[in-house]
Amino acid sequence: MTVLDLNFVRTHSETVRAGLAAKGDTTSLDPLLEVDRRHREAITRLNELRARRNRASEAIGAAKRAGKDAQEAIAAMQAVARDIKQLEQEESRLQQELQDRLLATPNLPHASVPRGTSEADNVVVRTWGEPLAADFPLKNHLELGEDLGLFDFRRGAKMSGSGFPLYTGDGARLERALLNFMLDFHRERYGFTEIFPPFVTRPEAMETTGQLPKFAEDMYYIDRDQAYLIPTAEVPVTNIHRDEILDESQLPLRYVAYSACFRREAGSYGKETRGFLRLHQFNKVELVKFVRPDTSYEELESLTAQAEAVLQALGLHYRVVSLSSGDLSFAAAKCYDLEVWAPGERQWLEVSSCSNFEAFQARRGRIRYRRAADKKVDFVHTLNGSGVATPRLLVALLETYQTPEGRVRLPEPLQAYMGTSLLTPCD
RNA sequence: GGAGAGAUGGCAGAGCCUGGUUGAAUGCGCCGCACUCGAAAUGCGGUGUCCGAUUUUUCGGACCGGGGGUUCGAAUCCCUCUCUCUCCGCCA
Repeated sequence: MTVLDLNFVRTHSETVRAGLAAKGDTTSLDPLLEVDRRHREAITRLNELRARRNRASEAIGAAKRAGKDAQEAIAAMQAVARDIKQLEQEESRLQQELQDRLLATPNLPHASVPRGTSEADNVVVRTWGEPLAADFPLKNHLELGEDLGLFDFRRGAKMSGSGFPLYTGDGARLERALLNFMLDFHRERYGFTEIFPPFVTRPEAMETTGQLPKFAEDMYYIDRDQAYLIPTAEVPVTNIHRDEILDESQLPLRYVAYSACFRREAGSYGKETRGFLRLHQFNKVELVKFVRPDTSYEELESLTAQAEAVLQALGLHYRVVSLSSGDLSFAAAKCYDLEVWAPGERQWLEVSSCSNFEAFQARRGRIRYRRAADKKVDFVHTLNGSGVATPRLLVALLETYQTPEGRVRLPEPLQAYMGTSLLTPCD
């Protein structure tokens, strides 16, 4: 029901105010508190009336069973029933307004998140590997893809519009190899349970993870079925346990899922629109965890390390960035971005975001667990991170492993999946 | 796409026709206690979630798939949505 814990918001309103401010939100709190106050007032009055009605109805029932006439009592209660109906309408209106405001309120940043207002305040926490030092002119992924016949943006756009990539030949195989490699990697090495989710979900599922109500315009929507194309596997996988009470012994649950991801990327034209850097459809392997609240920050560190391990296994130079409070996404309490170095593009490319949502998503989706110690029910914490997204990974891979002859040498883990160690022009 | 049946607590399963201590029988499961060297079996007791008020305690309210309606009163009657199952059709 609630997004932030309403009780917490009431009793620690100044803490919440400061947290929202750190995320750049200074206007949500006061109206929220006011609606909450009025809503509680209405509930109290309503409960009093209902209690009266319940007692009277019980008496009427008893009288009727005893064969007595109850007309007088019934007539008296008609007025009360009218009042209740009216008050119920007011209560549900306030409840709706409260709900709307809560759903539109972002999560609060964790204490360890660097304070700031934008991307510029993000902090690089570590860097792995070295940038490629080549003694020959480096090509970018578009030139390499063209030479090796890996993809065909022109024909992809012909049938589907720009931003819908068409992979061809070794490009198609390499894409599939990367996905298979990453799925196997997380399953075998870290014991993630593999999931193959639906790529279409209902609005409620989008509400759980926080895409709705605020980001409807970023998604593809099928009007006829009132369904959304998923922007990430996070949505269906997190919703696996929506409206469930898990047992503590089941936690942590760790899932790895492949999905295609669909994003409108409205308003981002003119920026990073070349090639694979920003797409309407791309492939991603996603990691999702459901954990005990007291372990979620350890799990965030391990989640990040697990995503990094993919890049390490592929021998790619990357860095880990801790997002500042101002750059944090709507639902996240803390987030690390993984950025891989693309030597041909000469820039860092974001291939993963590893986030702890704490109880934010769990509240929205009522994902709970029963504690072993006291048998009480509490919200789980959810986390997810890309493990990782392929288009930019492919860019970094091609550009990093290019040879002076314009071919691409494959890192060891991919060779078994591709059945070769070298990509060469097809003709 | 067409026709029909159904959705009840952790699970199974009554109640719905004939609205009135039914938050809900019964069984299983689970927890505690007794018995036992221990276990099983047996006996006794307990065992939902959410919200509000008060807060060491307690009181009140809501919830029988979701939403709405009828009524003094709905798990029970009416409408609607979603989902599940069966049959027919279609189909990778």
